[in-house]
Amino acid sequence: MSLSRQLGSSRTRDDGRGIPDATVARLPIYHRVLRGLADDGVHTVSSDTLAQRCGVSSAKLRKDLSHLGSYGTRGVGYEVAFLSYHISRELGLSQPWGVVIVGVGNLGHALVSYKGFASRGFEIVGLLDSHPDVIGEKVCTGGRDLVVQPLTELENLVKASSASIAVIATPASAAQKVCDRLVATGVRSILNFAPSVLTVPVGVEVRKVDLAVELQILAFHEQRRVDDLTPLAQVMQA
Amino acid sequence: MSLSRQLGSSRTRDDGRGIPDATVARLPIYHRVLRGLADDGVHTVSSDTLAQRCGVSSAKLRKDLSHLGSYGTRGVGYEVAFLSYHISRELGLSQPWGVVIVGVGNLGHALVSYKGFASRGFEIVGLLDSHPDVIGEKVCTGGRDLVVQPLTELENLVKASSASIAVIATPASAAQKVCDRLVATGVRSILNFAPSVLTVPVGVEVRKVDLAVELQILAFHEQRRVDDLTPLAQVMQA
DNA sequence: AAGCATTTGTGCCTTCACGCACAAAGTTGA
DNA sequence: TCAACTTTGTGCGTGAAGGCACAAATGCTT
Repeated sequence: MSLSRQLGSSRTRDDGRGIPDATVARLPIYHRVLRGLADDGVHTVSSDTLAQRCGVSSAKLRKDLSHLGSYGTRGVGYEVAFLSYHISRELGLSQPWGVVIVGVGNLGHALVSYKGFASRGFEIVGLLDSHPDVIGEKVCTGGRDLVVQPLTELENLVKASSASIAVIATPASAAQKVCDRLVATGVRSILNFAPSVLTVPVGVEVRKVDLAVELQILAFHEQRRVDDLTPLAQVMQA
Repeated sequence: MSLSRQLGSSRTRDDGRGIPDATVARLPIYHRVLRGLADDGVHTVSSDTLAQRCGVSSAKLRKDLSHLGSYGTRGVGYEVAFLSYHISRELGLSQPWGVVIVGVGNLGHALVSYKGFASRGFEIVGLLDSHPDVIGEKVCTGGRDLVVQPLTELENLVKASSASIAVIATPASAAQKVCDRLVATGVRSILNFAPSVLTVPVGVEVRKVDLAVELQILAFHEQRRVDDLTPLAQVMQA
């Protein structure tokens, strides 16, 4: 995860790299809130106010931002537009990214119609599925319309569109096979919605979103609460 | 996050509590893989094999499992059915949990049709939406059919169904208001799909799933790769 | 019965993440 | 010009998380 740390050229800060993963995971939140503030006409914001709106502590926010550089003014705060620009730049949002979605079932359809993609520089450039009923379907994706291609076109589509990010929204049984083909075609960033553990070579990054896992974590804490409120074990032990 | 750690009664291990959050987040994965092994007729599995299938190191797996108790046999491994049962018990999967989904748009529909819920003890007991076109729609959810109720029925539905977990799949603009009403009605476990930061009182747990955030994290690493491969800065500096 | 092979459970160490608290820096007002 | 106030940036201590490596425990073989 933390390779390639040499290169002694002095960049903005931190050599432009070495940003902790935990910080990177929060930057999109900061960016979204900042855009909201900009839309409301806010020009300047303090770390305290911004942190509150982002649901983090102000110290954490300041330390996160300090990894990007010194973009604040002491005694004043941060200029919203300025900071927003630098975060989007650091996140790579200043350039467009092509996204291919594999699996256009219920979830795939929901992803296509999600409006948060285009506004952040992500463009869906291809849809793939193996089911005959879905292949050929025309899907409206904000920008232009797209036609669902057969799964056999995976390699051609990825290369032709030079997509760099792939979303897997297939059943679990097909996920690993699709993943292998994506990796073989050169995709190195994958977002996996299928409930299955994907194995990939080093250098390929997989992030997973698992609905059942999230619910089970909630259930664990919920049960813990119930157990704490009814300590019957102690009573029955006596 | 780590409150209520007193109570000195000796339980299975660790007082039955005090399981690290990082471990809890991995337990559902172990559980799912174990179920797959059981379906394949496997009786016994070593930490090494199981860890590989779960995508973690064997040391981490063993330490995770040691928080639940000593359920393995040295020299042999873990009995699949036995371990699977104890994990599901710890996660609270041995009892059914009622789930209410607020917002039955594209994403909400996808969630309803997701099959991973029922098989893990989660039962969708209510659907709510504010849009007239969706209210009254009959949706098939594996078990029985459900009719989308108007959002005004939120409090009645939650109380009548005694749902303990709520899923927010509304637009961001409605999320906080819905969240407040859920909390006021007694819901303390919320899974939020809306791209907005929810504010809740202590004692309520919110987990969030944010598609745009995940893509932006991928984009960050993708950009980092590109920058590393084309160190033009150094060349142009000379 | 005894030794060998295998695998778990865990102690120790390193790294990462977080929060506190404060010095440095900048603004405002007199 | 100077002092009081505000806010950033960060050094430091604490705790969580992960990995290594090994002793303890079990099954198997001779």
